[in-house]
Amino acid sequence: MFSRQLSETIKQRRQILRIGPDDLAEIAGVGRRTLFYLEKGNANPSLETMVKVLDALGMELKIVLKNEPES
Amino acid sequence: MFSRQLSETIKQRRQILRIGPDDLAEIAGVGRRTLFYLEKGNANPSLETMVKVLDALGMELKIVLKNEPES
DNA sequence: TAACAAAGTGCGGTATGTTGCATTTTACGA
DNA sequence: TCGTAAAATGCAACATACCGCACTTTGTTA
Repeated sequence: MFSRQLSETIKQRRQILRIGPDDLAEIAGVGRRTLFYLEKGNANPSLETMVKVLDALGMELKIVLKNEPES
Repeated sequence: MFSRQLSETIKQRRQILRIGPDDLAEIAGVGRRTLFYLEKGNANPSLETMVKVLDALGMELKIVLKNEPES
């Protein structure tokens, strides 16, 4: 489940940057409720919401072929 | 805009695999209407829809740090 | 223990993503 | 040109993501 990976990544990255959930929500321009929903896992956010939050964390999405080590 | 990149990637990959839009929609398990909406660009799909379509094309999403060459 | 701040949740309203169906447009061979 | 199939779009209904607000829970300090 990608939403699980998304959840973990956001939480970890946010903690590394020492940003509280409320602050991240404000920086990203999404509601507090939405961010908690995201970090909870098993969420189904819109692309726009994902991009906003990841961007605020200095991250982004990439589309890759499966089975590509890529690093 | 990531939705533009998503749109282009889906269209190109679908044509490489010689799959019609209707067939791809059925394979991915999303509505025909939704797939057209996706390929049109400027769409804001849910994560679930994105994953379904990309998976049907043998592709997947990755979260990466910005400014990371990554290849 | 008390008091305060931060973190997390429930709820209801609003906005919009998803869908099937019908219709229109495009593409292509007879 | 005509006829057929595929591709694309408009529409209305339904499902659900998003949001603010209020409330509860957790953590920390005095």
